[in-house]
Amino acid sequence: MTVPPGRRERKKAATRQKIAGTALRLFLERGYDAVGIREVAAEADVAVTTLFSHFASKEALVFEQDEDFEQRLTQAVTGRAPHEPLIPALRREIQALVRHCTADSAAPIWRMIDESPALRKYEESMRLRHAETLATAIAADPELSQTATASRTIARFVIDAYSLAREAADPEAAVDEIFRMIEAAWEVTCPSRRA
Amino acid sequence: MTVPPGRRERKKAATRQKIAGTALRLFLERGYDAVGIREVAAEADVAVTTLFSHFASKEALVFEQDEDFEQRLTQAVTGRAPHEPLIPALRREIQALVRHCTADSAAPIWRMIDESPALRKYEESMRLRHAETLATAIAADPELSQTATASRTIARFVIDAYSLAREAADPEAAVDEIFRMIEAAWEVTCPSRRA
DNA sequence: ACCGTAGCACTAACCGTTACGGTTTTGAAT
DNA sequence: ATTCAAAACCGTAACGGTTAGTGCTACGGT
Repeated sequence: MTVPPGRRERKKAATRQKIAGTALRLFLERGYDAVGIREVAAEADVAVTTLFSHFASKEALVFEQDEDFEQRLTQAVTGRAPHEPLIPALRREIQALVRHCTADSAAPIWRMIDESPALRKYEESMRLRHAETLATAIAADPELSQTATASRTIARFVIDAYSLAREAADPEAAVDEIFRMIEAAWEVTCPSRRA
Repeated sequence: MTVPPGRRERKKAATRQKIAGTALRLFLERGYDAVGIREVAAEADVAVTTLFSHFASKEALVFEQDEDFEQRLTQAVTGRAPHEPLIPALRREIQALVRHCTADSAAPIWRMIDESPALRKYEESMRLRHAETLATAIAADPELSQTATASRTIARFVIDAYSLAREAADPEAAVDEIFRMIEAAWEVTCPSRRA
């Protein structure tokens, strides 16, 4: 499966990247709402239908790497050291993600997102999807036998932490503050005392 | 301002109700996606532009009473008995809201919402708006001097409780389970010991 | 009785998105 | 090498939500 990636897949990935790159450039230059799909397609030299075969919507052009985000989260759960407690592992990952998207280089993009209702809405439902994925990963961990509701709840809280910290004046401090609350919430649900 | 509502305002409210009622009826009869805006407008005997002067979007037709929801939440905070603790008051209100929208009579509407991605997305960003309103109410309460981050966090958690409980197998039990977690998270943030 | 405002109407467009039908490229099987 | 099916791509036309733009009418305050 991860053998030599054939020419086809490389070309496809190249097209995808070309589209996403062109779109982001145009959006940042002239504003998300001011640039139409037909224009992005023309500039990237592909047909409109091709664009939509790579991206499900206009908004998706902006959140090209959202699957990375999702994978890093589940990885933080499934790939942590044996017997390492869940919450600190998640805290570390969220801290890293928050740092990443509050970096100066990312500022213009997030400003664009915050200014467009369509993009905000898209990001919101994206987060919910991520929370659901994270909940599944938590529920699947045999070390912590949680109820379905508790798993989903903690997952939501963690995603909330990301979202709130990103908007806070001091993002890193906010992560710490919110995770103290999550830690407390988590301990209530722990049936056994595992140090 | 709340004196005799003039004829004009009554007519406006009547038009609004007629549009919303017609829309909901058509949506439930034939499916949200299968009914177009032009059709709703024709059936309600108004122009398309009139419809959009009463409702900001097609989705808003379905969530006609979302401001009630918002007000009940803030009321639960600002209108509670003096010295009554915050979290139990919110728990009661959420419990009532969940009961209300998991009632049999509301089932067809929520089934329609769950089946339509557009409506789901709309509800999600509505919830975020409600969380923000609730956060403001919590932050404004002089009895509980919280940080901005803590207020917003608790508000999100409470809205999460509503959303998760509504989808749970046993909604009422889910509210209790999640609010035990919220209570723990809340206590971490309380600077003073108030009973 | 008069005026400003607000609700409403109609047309025509804009824009994201999709259906459709056709062409080229690619990887594999003969 | 040749052949073939799948998959990527193309271009057009349409559909449906949404928004000007332009008026008209009726209400409520003066």
